[in-house]
Amino acid sequence: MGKRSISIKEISQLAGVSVATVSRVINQNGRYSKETEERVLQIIREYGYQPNLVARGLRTRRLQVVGVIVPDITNEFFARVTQELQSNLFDLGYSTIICNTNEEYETEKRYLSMLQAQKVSGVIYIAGHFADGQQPLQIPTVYIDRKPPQAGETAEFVLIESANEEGGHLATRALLEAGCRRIALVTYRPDISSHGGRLRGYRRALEEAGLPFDPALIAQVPRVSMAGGYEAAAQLIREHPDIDGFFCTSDLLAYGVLNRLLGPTPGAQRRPIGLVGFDDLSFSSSEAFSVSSVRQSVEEFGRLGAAALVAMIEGKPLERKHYRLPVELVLRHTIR
Amino acid sequence: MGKRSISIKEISQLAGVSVATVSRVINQNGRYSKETEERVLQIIREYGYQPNLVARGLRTRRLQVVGVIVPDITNEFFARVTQELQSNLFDLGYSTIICNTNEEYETEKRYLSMLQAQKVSGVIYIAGHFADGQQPLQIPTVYIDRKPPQAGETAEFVLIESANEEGGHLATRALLEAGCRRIALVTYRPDISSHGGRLRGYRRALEEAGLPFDPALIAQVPRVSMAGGYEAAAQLIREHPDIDGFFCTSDLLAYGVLNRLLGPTPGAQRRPIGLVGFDDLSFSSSEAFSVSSVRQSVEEFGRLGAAALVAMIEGKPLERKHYRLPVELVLRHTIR
DNA sequence: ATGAAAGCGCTAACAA
DNA sequence: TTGTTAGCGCTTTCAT
Repeated sequence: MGKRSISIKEISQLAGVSVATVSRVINQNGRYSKETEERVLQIIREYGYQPNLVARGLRTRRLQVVGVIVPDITNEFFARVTQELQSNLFDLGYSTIICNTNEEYETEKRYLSMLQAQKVSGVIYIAGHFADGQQPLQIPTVYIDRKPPQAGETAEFVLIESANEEGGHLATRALLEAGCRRIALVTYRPDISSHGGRLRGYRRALEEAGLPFDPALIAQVPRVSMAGGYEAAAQLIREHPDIDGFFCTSDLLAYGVLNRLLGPTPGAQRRPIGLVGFDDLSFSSSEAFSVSSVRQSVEEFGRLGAAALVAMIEGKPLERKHYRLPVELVLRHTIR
Repeated sequence: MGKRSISIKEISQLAGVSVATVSRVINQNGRYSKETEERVLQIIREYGYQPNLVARGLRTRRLQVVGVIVPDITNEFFARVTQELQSNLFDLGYSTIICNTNEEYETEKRYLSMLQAQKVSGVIYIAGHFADGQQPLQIPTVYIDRKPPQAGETAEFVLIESANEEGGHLATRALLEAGCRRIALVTYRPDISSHGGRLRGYRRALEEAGLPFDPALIAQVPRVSMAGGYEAAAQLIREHPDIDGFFCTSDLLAYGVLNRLLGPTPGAQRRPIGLVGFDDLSFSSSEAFSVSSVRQSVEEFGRLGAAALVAMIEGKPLERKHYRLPVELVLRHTIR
């Protein structure tokens, strides 16, 4: 026990060949005979040899590790994307350092610098913030969900996002078809591409229905959370009692709005109100919430993101540099 | 741009000292004059030097990286523990490779072997599975939430868990005090220490109340999820219509049970039923769910876990090897 | 098909 | 206080 694992040098001695040859068979570089290959492989199995990834990383100047920057791992949507990415990357031979920024730009910067020192091979941004003046990374990068403003200056990158505008359009149309006429929008930051896209879809649906776009009905929460949705709904209802529908650019916000709707209604009588969210989190299909929602393809985010990053790292040609994945409206208890 | 970052050697040339001196300054090893220190530091700042962690790791045989094994990052409880750990570890100078095992033992083994090859300095198990025959790790290890059966054979380890039995006791007593007499238990695997402890607390509370412990009222779900809780509740109610309370060893299960209770009740009339969960996830305080729950101290898990692991890694004395953290019952809408 | 040797960037003896 | 030097384990020319 306890003995640190065997090295390539010891294997070479055991097999009576040079370290170079051992390295070649490990990396399947050809240039060795069938017999030596078997002899070496046999010893590797016997001693349970594991290549030292750190040494390899020092030599090749890149670790088989990638960083994933995520704003809030306790948000089920991000957790699911992260999980898919990590599992796909692992299957492709890479391990993943997950960095939870808590939506704080300072933290993001610190993690980025750590990842650089760690010589990771690439990074994936899930819904990054990209504050101004950010130094574009010099390593392969995949952006998921949010488009970076400065993208284009960066060396090489891929963007994967959902058809957000279409999603916002679908959601708003569902509310309109359910009879809503004064539809509020609860969102995070419309300057962020994903939320902005959903806002555009909302606006387009209203226009197509011949309804006015009223900026007073847009609430912007400081943070994507149930509490944020709750507060936004409370204020909107107070100031605009004629509101008869809510489109939320995240299910978490929709849950908060619903909690407000389910809460006490002092004074005026409760009228039916429509509600549609985004992301189709697992609670949306629960009896307790049962909210209609626009589903994004988390599995595709993970699969494509991992594949694209590894392709860039390994210098293989990219199929595409920009993916816009279809979304799907899941109808549940829209009016409540 | 694009130029790979400067090395210790180039700094030494710029500063007119040897690489050893630069290394000493970087690692604050003393043994250098105030002037050289300033000169070196100045150049480091000027060129934005970052030490190559891979090279350092090769030399010191340990990377400043730790692995965290977690069964399901989309479970909010685990996500929160993971987040706390990662943030504390980062502040202590370590980065974190999060490994999501999906509760699969095979996956856990593959990750473990990767972490070993990666030369991580330590690992933290959040709710690990520890199948039989598992090779005890030869690096510092912290177990959180679940006690490994073979612990003790391992080199050095720390266990951090909640006062699970007390939690189960508190929860069950709350149901008893609310008037429940036929209380079912919905749990995951009682052979896992955390769930087993909660079961013991449940049993003890029943005995203290002079009520029989009926194994037929124990449902074991194959996976911690809302769906699992839903199914368990459906079956329990079908087979034991006299059940008037549920204690669930996880809030996710409690949400599932509640969804069943909120669903259609064919035939018999709905009677009031008690419900208490565990973990106090964020949805428990929502209007839609409002479930009473036993809160564990996620922040303490993160703080103590990170501190203990780093202490072991750096060879510092440990305060304790076993923490049993207090829990707190949060009363909400217990009867529904 | 195989080997010798250089070197990735850093730390830590050992010397001075 | 400072420098010289020998590796850490691996990959990769360049010979043979």
